[in-house]
This record gives sequence, structure tokens and C-alpha cells, in this order.
Amino acid sequence: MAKSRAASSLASRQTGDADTASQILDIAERLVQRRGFNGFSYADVASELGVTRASLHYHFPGKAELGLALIERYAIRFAEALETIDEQHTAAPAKLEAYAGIYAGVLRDRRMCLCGMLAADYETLPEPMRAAVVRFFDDNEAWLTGVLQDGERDGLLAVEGAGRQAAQAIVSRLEGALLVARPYGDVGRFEAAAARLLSSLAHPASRA
Amino acid sequence: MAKSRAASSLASRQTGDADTASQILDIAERLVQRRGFNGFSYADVASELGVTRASLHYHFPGKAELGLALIERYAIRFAEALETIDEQHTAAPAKLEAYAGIYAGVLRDRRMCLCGMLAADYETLPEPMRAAVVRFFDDNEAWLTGVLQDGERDGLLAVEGAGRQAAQAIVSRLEGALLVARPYGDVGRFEAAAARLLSSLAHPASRA
DNA sequence: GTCTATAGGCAGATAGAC
DNA sequence: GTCTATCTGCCTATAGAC
Repeated sequence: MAKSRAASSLASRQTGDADTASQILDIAERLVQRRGFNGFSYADVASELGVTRASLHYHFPGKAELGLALIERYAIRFAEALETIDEQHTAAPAKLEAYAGIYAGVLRDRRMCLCGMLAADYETLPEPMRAAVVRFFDDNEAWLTGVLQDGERDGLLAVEGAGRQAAQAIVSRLEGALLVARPYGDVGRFEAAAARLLSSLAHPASRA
Repeated sequence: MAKSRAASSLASRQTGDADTASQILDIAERLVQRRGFNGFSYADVASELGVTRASLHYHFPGKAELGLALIERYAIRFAEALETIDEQHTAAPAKLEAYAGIYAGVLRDRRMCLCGMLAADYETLPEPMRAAVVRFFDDNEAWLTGVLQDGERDGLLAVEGAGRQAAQAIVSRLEGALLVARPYGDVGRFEAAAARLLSSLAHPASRA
């Protein structure tokens, strides 16, 4: 029970008794997703956690290491969420809807996707973080490519052009929808974009 | 001739004899588009321009004022570019293609759209900058809404759903395509997304 | 593991000479 | 308009006591 994981949301447990490193990551993650990698400091994390900056350096030597750990944990959680989607849904359209739902959940907490935010900060990131960001997108595209293939095979989706390109388009459309919706503080704006995306992929025979 | 403006690109003149304030804006603009608002400093601009930081403060009292001036000039240039598109093209599909071309030009210089970048930094921005960012998106959407209406009227475009929502989708798709393509350093990735977007708006009768 | 203390640098910003 | 000089504060990071 204590280890239960709501994989559909990307939120952490927040049971209160998590180890310090995890708590640091939780706080830093939210700060990066809201303010960007150059918009938060060790002092921000430390004061929120109620420890000193020095204590943070014990767990993560520097901001570069903290940032990399952030992406790696986020990627693992995302992969777990994708596994859960594969378990809970069989039809490709339902999988895509659940996939978009992950993004919507992030926005509801006024966050950007971690890697979408880091894509904006990309030029200022240390190399290991850069590589991890690109890997995140690659992994998402790979999973989406499979879903699109299944959907076409089952006659539930109508994908134009190359599957890999279509998968890339889904990622960039959702990231862009998050990016632009957030300044408006309007989740509905994102949901409209997501619905438009899903509808554009639906097979004509199944359209409203 | 000296005043000629390549409106299709958003690049400034760079004649070399521009006034200091404009040169500051040119440098700061590029830095923000590449590194984000929290990823550059007065020192960066000053050293590149070959003056001291104090000199910058004479032209722009603080970073907040510089940032606001940046957006306002960018919005004016963008509006001019849209006017030029309206002059040089009559058919809606051609206008949309030219519109996407503006974004492609930005990416070719390894930049993000200024306001797309600031949308990521949004939570850390002073209020006047926030309002200006939102206004930029609103203006773009208003112009796109008109183009979509014209295209439907002429039977050249087939727009699903509300026109305003379709315009919002265009902006967020292009911003997202920039955001994700940049880490890959791959303009082709953006162009594929843009082509997919244009094709999805084309009237079925005119599709390839 | 967490603390105090501190280093060393860079940030945005101002005063006043030229 | 641009400079030098300076301020104040925050930043990342480390040393060493507890």
C-alpha cells in the first residue's frame, strides 16, 4: 500500500517518509518544470525542504548531477506510465488519449513537461543532461511509433506519412500545446489541442 | 536600399551603424532566444558589444525594461512580416507556408521563437513581460484566424472545428516543433512537422 | 547526514567623473 | 553616452565540526 504508484499521473508518492534524496528531487523537479533550470537554485530547494544548501551538496555534488538525476528519474517514471497504459488499454486510440492525459496532468499542476522545459534551456545545459533530454524524446517517439503501427493494423488509426515522423509530430504538438497553454493558465486550451490531435489521427470511419 | 527589410526573415539590419540601443537589443534578443531570459546577463551583452555594463543601464534601466523592449520590438517586426505576407501572397495556403517559413528561419539560426522561449520562462518574468508575451500569441492567432477564414471561403482550406481553436493549434504546433527540433540541431525535423501541418489544413481536393 | 562558516565569483544595479 | 568604482546580494561549492 505504501508502495502503490499512481502511474497514470507522474506525481511522486509524497508519503512524507521518503528518503532525503527523493525529497530533494521532488522539490527540484517541480521548480525546474515551473521556472526552468536557470530559474531555481540550491537555496530554493534547501529552504523548502528545511535543510541547508550544504546538505544538498552531500546528496548531489553539483547542479549538473542533480539535473541529470532529475531527468533519469523522470524518464523512468514516464516509461512506467507507458507500461501501465499498455496494460490498461488495448486499442491504440485509447492509448493515445491516455498518453495525452499524462501531459494534461502535468499542466494542471502549472508545470511544463520536464524535458520540454529543458529543451528550451538546452543550450545552457551540461552535456550529460543534453544527451538525456534527447534520449527522453527518442524513447517517447519509439513507443508512439509502435502504438501508431498497431492502430493502423487494427484499422483504428489513419496515419499519414512515415510512422516515425507521425510520432515526432505527436510529441512536438503536445509539448507545444503545454508551452503555449501555460501562460494562459488554461488547461482547456491544452485539452482542445489534444482533442484536435487525437481526432486527426482517428480513422475516418470512426470519426464523429 | 539601406532601409530595405527582408521581412520574411526576422533578422535585423546589422548595417553596423545602428544606434546603440538597437545593437543592444539585437545581441540580447539572440541571447534570450538561444539561452532563455535567465540564461544571459548584462555582462554577456556588454562584452559582445564592447561596452561596460553601466552603459547598458543607461539605455535600459534594468533587465525587466530590456526584456519588455525586446518583446515589443519583436512583436512589431512580426506584425510587419505578416503584412508583407499579406502583400506578397493572396492564397491562404501560400500565406500559411510563408508563416511557417518565418519560424524555420529562426531555427536556422539555432534560435527559439523569442516568445516561445519566454513562454517557458513565463513564471519567472515580471508582469509587463508576461502580458506582452500573451499579446504576441493573441495577435498571431488573430491573423491566422483571418487567413483560415479566407482559405475556407475560397475552398482552399478545410478547417475542422472553431477557427480560433484551429489558429491556436497552428501556433502551438509550430512553437512545439521549434522546441523539440532545436536539441536535435535538425531543421529538417521542423520542416517535416510544418509540412505535415500545412497538409492537414489543405482542402482534400487539392491534396497530393 | 547535517550543520556552520566561508570562499570566490557573478548577478543586477547605482553614483559620479569625464 | 560611456566610463571607473563600488555596493549588495545571490550563486555554486568546499572544509571541517558535530
